[in-house]
Amino acid sequence: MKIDPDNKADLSAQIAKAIRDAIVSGDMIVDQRLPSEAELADQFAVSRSTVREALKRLAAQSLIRTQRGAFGGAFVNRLSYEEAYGDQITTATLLLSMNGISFDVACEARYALERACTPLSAERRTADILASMCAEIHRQGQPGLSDESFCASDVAFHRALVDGAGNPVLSYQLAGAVEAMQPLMNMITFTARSREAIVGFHTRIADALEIRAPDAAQEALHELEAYTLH
Amino acid sequence: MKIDPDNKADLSAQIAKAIRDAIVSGDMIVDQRLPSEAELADQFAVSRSTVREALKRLAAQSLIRTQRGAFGGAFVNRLSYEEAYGDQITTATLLLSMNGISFDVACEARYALERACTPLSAERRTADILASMCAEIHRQGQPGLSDESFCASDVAFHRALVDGAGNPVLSYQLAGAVEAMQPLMNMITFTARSREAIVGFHTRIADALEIRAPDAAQEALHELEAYTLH
DNA sequence: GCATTTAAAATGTCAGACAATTAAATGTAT
DNA sequence: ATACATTTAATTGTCTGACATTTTAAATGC
Repeated sequence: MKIDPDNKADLSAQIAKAIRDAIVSGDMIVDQRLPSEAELADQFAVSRSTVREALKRLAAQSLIRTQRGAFGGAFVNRLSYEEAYGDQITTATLLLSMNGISFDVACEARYALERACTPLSAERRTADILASMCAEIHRQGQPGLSDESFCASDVAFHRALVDGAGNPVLSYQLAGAVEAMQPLMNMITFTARSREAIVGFHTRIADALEIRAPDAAQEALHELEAYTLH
Repeated sequence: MKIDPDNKADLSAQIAKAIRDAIVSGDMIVDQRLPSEAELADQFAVSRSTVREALKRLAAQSLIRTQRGAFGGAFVNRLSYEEAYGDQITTATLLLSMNGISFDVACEARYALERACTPLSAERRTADILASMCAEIHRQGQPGLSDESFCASDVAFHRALVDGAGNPVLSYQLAGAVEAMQPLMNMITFTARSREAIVGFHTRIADALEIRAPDAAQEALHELEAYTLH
């Protein structure tokens, strides 16, 4: 791993890139220990501070973890779905809010992605998933529930629908779309739309999943989308 | 913005979190200048090195950018789709490779997501998109094309299909799924499957999009999936 | 043989210095 | 007065050295 002396970018960014490339390319494998900060400083011929800044960049992307003490150090991190979810949601949230994405565009994307999951979910949903969905529907029907709580429950319902497909890659991809949209949904949907109507659609979706009827689920989801968008 | 003195986590991580929260919540807006490193060090009562490590974490997530010189400093960055794509692809690639995701699971997710885009794409595809797809189909038919190039062209074809939906949120979400799968696809699909057959499916999809026939496009995509998976 | 202590290695934090960069302020000549 | 050059101040980038804290392995003592 070397850095380009002509490159005008920050040394810490260059060093981070060199190590990141080694990880992504597979040159460094999961749980492998990186050289100590002092050794890296020697190898790259920079100070320890610069190496540390590079390592913090990698830690921010969950590419490495660090452990203090003797026989500690920085290790290549196994990127888990749980860690990746968080970043995914943060990024998607900021993309939506910073780029002035309209409610319609965001909503269309979200329902398109959910439609992709529904047939799989109808086929594979476990009893657990179904129970989660019913619990959320029940919560949504309770009087006195705050708008925020209703919306959180809505998100939980849709995440259960997605998780029902039993495909972790899909769940990961959808996490960003569904969660990031919560603020937008908060603002618009639950002031102008009837909770009763929404709960009705949710019930139809859950019922369809219970009897493993993909077409009925798809149709109910489609009507919910139409209701939400108009 | 304050940090918890009882928290045992790294100070730089706590400070990064405090600033990140301020950005995500909207307390700090795009292009707003953060206090200088020296001022932040004062505010949080830590050294400048610690502040710098925190800022590098944020820079690694593209949440801030820094500018040297007088009137420089750190500024809240407008997260663009282009920047977010890169991270999304890196993360998705590592998730697949580090968690032993099988070809079947990855492929299922990818085609499910693409199916979500196809009807929209059939409705809205521009002439440009159609031209891109045809260009890729033509390239894929050329004899002597390397496996890598064929696969790259395959990715380009599918990205055009997704971009045809004209929804940037969908394009962003799909970027990770489609690009990250390229290595897996490389390994399996193009050694065991016939290019001719794949080009045939691509042609059917493009033809369906040309006449804006969502059902025909969907069916061709579905058959391509079945062919790829078996 | 077991518990305790010690030593060593590594990251975390701090303080201070200097280099490099950049834009504004100032000065100077036409 | 304008155009151009110079200076200045603010800020990030980098380096050095020190000390604190944490953790494990090894040494020591009983």
